[in-house]
Amino acid sequence: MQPCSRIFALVDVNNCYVSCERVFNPALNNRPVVVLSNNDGCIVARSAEAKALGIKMGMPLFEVRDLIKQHDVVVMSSNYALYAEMSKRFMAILGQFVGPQEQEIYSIDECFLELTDYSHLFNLADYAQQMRQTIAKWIGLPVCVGIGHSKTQAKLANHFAKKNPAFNGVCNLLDLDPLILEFMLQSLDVSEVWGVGRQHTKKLASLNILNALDLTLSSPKFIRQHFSVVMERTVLELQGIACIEIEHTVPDKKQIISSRSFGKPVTKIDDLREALTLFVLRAIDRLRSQNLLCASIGITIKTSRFQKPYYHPYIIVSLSYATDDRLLINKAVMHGLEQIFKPNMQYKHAGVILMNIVPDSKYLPDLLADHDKIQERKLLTITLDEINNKFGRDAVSIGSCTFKDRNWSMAQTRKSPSYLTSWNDILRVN
DNA sequence: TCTGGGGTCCTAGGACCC
DNA sequence: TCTGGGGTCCTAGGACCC
Repeated sequence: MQPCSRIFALVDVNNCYVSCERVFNPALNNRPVVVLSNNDGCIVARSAEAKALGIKMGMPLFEVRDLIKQHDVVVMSSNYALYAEMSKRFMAILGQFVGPQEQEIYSIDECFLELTDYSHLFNLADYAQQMRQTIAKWIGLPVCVGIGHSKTQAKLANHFAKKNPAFNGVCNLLDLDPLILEFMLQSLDVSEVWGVGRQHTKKLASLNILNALDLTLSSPKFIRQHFSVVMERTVLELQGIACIEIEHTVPDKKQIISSRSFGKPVTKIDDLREALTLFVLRAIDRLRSQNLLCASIGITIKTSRFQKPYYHPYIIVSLSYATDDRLLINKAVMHGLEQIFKPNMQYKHAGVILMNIVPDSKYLPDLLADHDKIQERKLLTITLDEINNKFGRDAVSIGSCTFKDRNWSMAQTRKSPSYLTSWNDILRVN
C-alpha cells in the first residue's frame, strides 16, 4: 500500500425514502413498505422486508398488486419535501467529520468523503462507525459506509457493507484480507460495479468479463479499445487508482428538466399547452433559484412507449439571448409544441428542458476575477444592462468562449444580435 | 387498465471558417 | 479548374447514474 494513495468513503442512507418515512411513523418499522413514484405508477423505494418479498426497484405497481395484498405491504406516495429536508440534515452531520473540500453531495441519499488525511489520525472503520452512530442518534436514519482507494472502490465497499451483516454497516476495503477481497469480487456480478449498466454488461460478457474481479484484472488499454474512456477509468478505479475527484462545490446545472407522465392519455393540444406552461414555471423557478439564464429550450411530447406506434417528437427552440423571462420562454415552448403536435395521438408524457444555461450576469465580476479557473469551453453571457452599467457601452453578446493561454477568443453564435469579437474588447472599454 | 423524474458524460459526424 | 487541412461549434444518440 503506497503511502500516497488516496482514501475515499461513500456514506449511503439505507432504503432512504422508506427510512425517512419511518422516522416519523415508527409503526412502519419491521413491516414491508414501498414508496411510489410521482403518479403512484412505479416503486422507487423498498424496505428490506419488501425487497425480501421479491419486489424490485422500478417495478410498476400493478405488477405487484397481488404480492402487496398477500403480504400486507404498506404502500406510500412519495414526499420529496420530507426526503430533501432529511437529506440536508444528513449531509450537515457528515460535514462535521470532514472539511468542506472533502465532502461531495452525490445524490439525495449518498455522500462521498475524502478521508486521505484522516487515516493517520483515526482508525477509519471506527471513524465511520462514529458517523453511523451520530446520524442514527440525531436524525434516526440508518446508513452504511464503504471505504476504498477510489470512489468506485468506496461504492463497491458500500455495497458489501449493505449486503453482508458481518460488516456491521462499515466495510473498509483497505483492511480486508486480499484473499477474502478477491473472493468477494469474484462473487459479485460485474453489473453491480458503478458505471457498468445493462448494455455494457452484455458486451463485457461477450469478452468473458463476468464478475467484478474479471473487470478489476482487465487491462485498461484493452477496455479502452472496446469501450470509452469512462469504462477505462472504471477499471483504473477498481485497481485503486483514483481518477474521479471529489466535487465539493455543486456545479451549475447544464440543463433543467421539468416533465411528467399523465395519468390519463391527453389528446388535445390545449391540454398539452396547459401542462407545458406549468412545467415552464417549475423549470424557471429552479433556473432562477440558481441565478442562471437559458438560451434554448427543448420541448418533448410522447405517446406511451408500451404501445405502437410510439410517437415521441422533440424540438429545440433557440432564443436570441439568454433569459429567465417566463412569457418569452413560454411563448417559445408554445411555438415548439405547434411544430411537433400531431392530432389523434394519445399523449402520455410531456416535458420542457431548459438548455444552453449560462450564469446570470451578476456573476460577471467573478468570472473576470477568476478567469484562469475556467479552463474549457464555457458559455458566457453579458446582458445589455450589464454592459451599460459596467462598461458604458451599448452592446449585447452571447457566445462561446475558449480560454487559451490566458487570452479569450470569443466566437459569436449566429443568433447574437451583436457581438464583441474578443475578451480584450471588453477589458479595453473598462 | 395501470409502466417515474431528473440528470451527466462521451462520441461521431456535419456545418462552417480560415 | 481542382484541391486541403486544421480547428471549432453544434447536435443527436447512446450510455450511465440515482
